[in-house]
Amino acid sequence: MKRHPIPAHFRSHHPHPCDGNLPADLNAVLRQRVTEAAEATLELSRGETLVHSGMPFKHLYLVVSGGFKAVEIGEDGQSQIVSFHYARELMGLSGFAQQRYTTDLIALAPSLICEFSMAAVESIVGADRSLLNHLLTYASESLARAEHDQFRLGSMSATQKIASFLLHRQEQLRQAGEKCDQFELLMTREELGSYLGLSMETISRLLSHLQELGVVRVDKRLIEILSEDPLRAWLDGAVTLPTSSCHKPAAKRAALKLA
Amino acid sequence: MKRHPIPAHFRSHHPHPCDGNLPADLNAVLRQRVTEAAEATLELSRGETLVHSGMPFKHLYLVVSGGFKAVEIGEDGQSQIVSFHYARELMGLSGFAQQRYTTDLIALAPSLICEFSMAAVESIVGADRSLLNHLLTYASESLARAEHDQFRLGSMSATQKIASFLLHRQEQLRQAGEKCDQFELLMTREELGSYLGLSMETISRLLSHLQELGVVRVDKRLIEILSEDPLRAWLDGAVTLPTSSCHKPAAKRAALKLA
DNA sequence: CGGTCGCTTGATAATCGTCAATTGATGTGG
DNA sequence: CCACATCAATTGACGATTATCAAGCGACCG
Repeated sequence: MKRHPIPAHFRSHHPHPCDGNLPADLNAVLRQRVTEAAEATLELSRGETLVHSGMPFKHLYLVVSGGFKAVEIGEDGQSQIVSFHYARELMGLSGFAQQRYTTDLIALAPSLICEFSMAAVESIVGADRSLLNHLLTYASESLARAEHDQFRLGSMSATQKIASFLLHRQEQLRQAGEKCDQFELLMTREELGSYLGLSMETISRLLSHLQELGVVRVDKRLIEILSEDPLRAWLDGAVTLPTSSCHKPAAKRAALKLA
Repeated sequence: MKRHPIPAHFRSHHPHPCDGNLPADLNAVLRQRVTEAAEATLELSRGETLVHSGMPFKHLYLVVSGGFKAVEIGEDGQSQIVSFHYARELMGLSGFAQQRYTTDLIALAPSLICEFSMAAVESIVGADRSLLNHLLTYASESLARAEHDQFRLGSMSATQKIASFLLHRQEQLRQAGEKCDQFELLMTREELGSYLGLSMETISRLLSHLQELGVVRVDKRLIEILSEDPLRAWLDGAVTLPTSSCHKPAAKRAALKLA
C-alpha cells in the first residue's frame, strides 16, 4: 500500500483525485471543502488490506478507482463478504457507531482511494452541517442495500442469486453512466460465492450454464450480457440448476426456452 | 391502529411515552427537545401494518413497547423479514436516502410507538446539530447489524443460525438490563424462519431438539435458556441437525454430549 | 362447536456443498 | 528460457442438509 500525502497547500489544485467522485448533489462550496480535506491518496494492489476489522475507526475512504470487498470475520475464523465497493463509493461508515471498523476492507484489484480523517470530516460538519446530511443519506442507502442483500441471501435460489447479482451490477453501471452490458468481475468465483452464500463450484457451473444458453458470454472475469430477458426469468424463479443435460418436466423447462 | 395525538402544550408533561426510551447519551436539553417533538403515539395490535414499503418517507418511529418485523417485498411477491425491532429502537431510517420506506413495518404484538415527523426532526437538527450525529450513529449501528445478519444468512448452518439468534437475543436483553434467560419470542416459527432463511419446520425441529437436550425450555413462544455452553458449541459449528436419533460418527457427537 | 391457525413430527426428495481430478494461466527460481 | 509450483476455474460424482409434502393435534375465536 503506497501512501501519497497531499500537502495542505496543494489540496485545492486541479486535477484532484476526488474530482468527479463525490455525489452530484453536493453544493460547490461543500465540494470544495471536502476536496480540501482529503489528506492522502492510497494506492493498493490486489489482495492488500486497507483496514482490519476491530481496529479503531479513524478514517473514511472514498474509492477513486478499482474495487474492494468488505469481509466480516466470525469469532471462529469463518468469514463472509458482505459487500463490494466500487468507484465513487464511501467505505467505513459502519464503524462509526462502535468507533471500530466492523469488516476488513481488501482491494479486489489495483485501486486508488482518498483518505479522510474523521477529525477533518467533523470540522467540516461544524462549519456546514449539510455534510452530515449527506453522510446520513449515504448510511441510509447502504442500509437499504444491506437489507436487500439479506433478502437475496435468505429467499433466493442459486439461479436467482446469480441473475440478481448480474442484473444489479448492470443497473449500477448504467446509473453511473458507464458501459453496462460488458463489464469485468473484479472478484474470483470464490469471492462471489462468499458474497452470495454459494460455493465456488456452484458459481462456476451457473456461469457456464448461462453461457451455454447464450445468455451471457463469459471470458475469465469478463462478463457480457447478451440478453436480459432470460436473466429476468431466472430471477423470477422460473429455472432451476440442471445437474447435467435436461430431462425435466416441461413446466420447468419453459423459461429455459426463452434463452 | 389507534392514533393519539399529543397536543403541543402537553408534550413537556410527565409522564411521557418517550421517557426512558431515548438513547442514554442524549444530553438533557436535546432529550427535552426530542420529547417535545413527538407528535402522536400509535397503538397497534398484532399484524397491523405501520408503514408500507414504497410509501413516501414522512416519519420516524420509536418503539415504546411491543415489537415489529421489517419485511422486504420482492417484485414477484416473495417476502423476507430483514430485521426485528423492540423497545427503544428507531424504525424507518433506511427510507431516508430514497425518501420512500424500503420495507413494510408490521407489529408482532400489541405495540406502542411514538411518531416523529421528519419536518420536526429537521427543525431540531437546525437548532442542535448533535441530533444528526445521533441519527448517523443509529444508522451506522443498524448497518453493522445488517451486515452481521448477512454473515449469518450466508455462512451458517441451520443449527448455527438458531444458536446465534438465541444468544444474540439474550445478549440484547442483558444489555438493556432486562431479564435475559427467559424471554418471549414475539414472532411465529414461520416469521423466525423467514428471518433466518429457514423453513418453519426446521425451526420447530431445532427448538424441539434443543429442548430434548435440556439446553432450553420451550413453551409456545416462551424461551428459557438453561445452559449457554451447548448453544455456543452449536454456534461454533460442532453440531449438525440430526434426522432422527443419532447414529453418527463420534466426532460429530462430541459437542452434543456437552448438553 | 366447528374452523382456522400455529405447531409438531415423519417421510421423501431436491438443491447445493463437498471431494476429486484436470486444465490453463501465472509467476518464480534454477 | 524452461521446469515447476501455485492458483483460479471447470466439470463430474456423490451425499448431506434442509425444503417440501402430508397428517395430526391443541388452542383460540367467532
